[in-house]
Amino acid sequence: MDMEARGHSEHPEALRLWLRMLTCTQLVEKQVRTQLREQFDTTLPRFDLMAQLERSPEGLKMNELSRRMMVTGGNVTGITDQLVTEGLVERVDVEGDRRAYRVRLTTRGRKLFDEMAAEHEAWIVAAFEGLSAREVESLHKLLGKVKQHHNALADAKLETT
Amino acid sequence: MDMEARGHSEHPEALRLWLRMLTCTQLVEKQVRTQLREQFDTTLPRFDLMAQLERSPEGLKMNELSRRMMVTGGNVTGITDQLVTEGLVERVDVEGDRRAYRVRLTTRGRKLFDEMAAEHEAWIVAAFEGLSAREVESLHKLLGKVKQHHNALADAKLETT
DNA sequence: TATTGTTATACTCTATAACTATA
DNA sequence: TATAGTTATAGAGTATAACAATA
Repeated sequence: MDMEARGHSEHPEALRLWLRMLTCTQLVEKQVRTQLREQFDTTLPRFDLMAQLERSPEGLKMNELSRRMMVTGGNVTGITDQLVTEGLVERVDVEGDRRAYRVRLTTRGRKLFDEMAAEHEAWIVAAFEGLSAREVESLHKLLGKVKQHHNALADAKLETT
Repeated sequence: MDMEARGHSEHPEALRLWLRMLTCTQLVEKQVRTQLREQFDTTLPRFDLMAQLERSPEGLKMNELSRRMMVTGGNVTGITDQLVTEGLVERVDVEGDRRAYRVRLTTRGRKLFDEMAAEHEAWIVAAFEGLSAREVESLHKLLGKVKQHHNALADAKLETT
C-alpha cells in the first residue's frame, strides 16, 4: 500500500495527511463493501440509505435523503425504488404537500437493518482496534475540526453568492 | 451534512469515528474530483496514476501500479490506454522479460502533472487549514496506526492461508 | 416561477473471468 | 504451470438535464 508515496511539495504535511487519510478510508470502505455484498447481498449506498432512515422512524423526504447522502436526487430515487421492490422501505404521503412524501423503513426493513448494523459495527470496531479509546476520541475530535472548517468555508461561500 | 447521525450501538465510539472519517474524506474527495474535472478535464484515478509515476522516473510495471492504486489490472490497462492516447505516459519495454514493460510519464505528462500537483496541493492545504501544524501531525500519526493495524491483520491472514 | 421528485442518459470506475504471450 | 498484461463484460455509482405535478 504505497499510495502515500505520491505527492511532492514544499509544504508536504497536509498532502501526506490527505493521502494517508484517503488510503485508510479506502481500506475500511473496501472491506465494508465486500462484507455487505458477501453477507447481505447489498451495497454501501443502500445500507447508507437505510441507516439514515433508521434514525428517523417517521421517515425522511427525498431531498433530505439526497442532502444527507451527498448525492443528487435521481440516484436516491433509484436506490429507493430497489428497496421498495424488496419491501425494505416504503413511501408515505406527506400531508399538506402532495408533491412530496417521506421514505421510511418497513418492519422487515428495520429488522434486516438491525442485523446488518450489528455486523457492520463489528467490522468497524475491528478496523480501529489498533487504537486506544483515547486515541479514537482524539481522532474523532481532530476530524471534527476538519469538518467544521469545511462547513465554515461553505457557509462563507454561500453568503457571497 | 448529517451522515454521522447514522449508527446506533452500545459501543458507538469506533462507529462514530468511522462515519465522521467517511464524511470528511468524501467532502475533500468530492472537491478534488470537481476541481480536477473543471480545471484540468481529468479524473482522480488518472491523476493518481500519474502521481504514482511522478515518483518513479524510471516508470512502474502494470502490476505495481495496480497494487499501489488498489485496483485490479484491467482497470490500470484502461486508464493507461487513455493517458497514452493523450501522450501523457508511455509504455517502455523491460529488458529480460518480454511480457512486461514499465509505464512512465512523458515530458509532456510530467509538465502537466506538475501543474496539476501544485493546484492539488493548494486544495488540500485549504481543506486542512482548520488544523494547526501539530494537529496535522497528530492526525497523520493516528491514521498511521490505523493503517499499520490493517496491514498487520492482512499479514496474519496471509500466513494462515 | 420555484420546488419535489422522476426519468432518461451517459460516463467513470470497478471486479471478474477468459484469454494471449512469455517465463 | 505460473506470471504479465489485455480484453470483454456487467454492474455500481454518479451527475446532468429534461420533465411532470404541485406549490
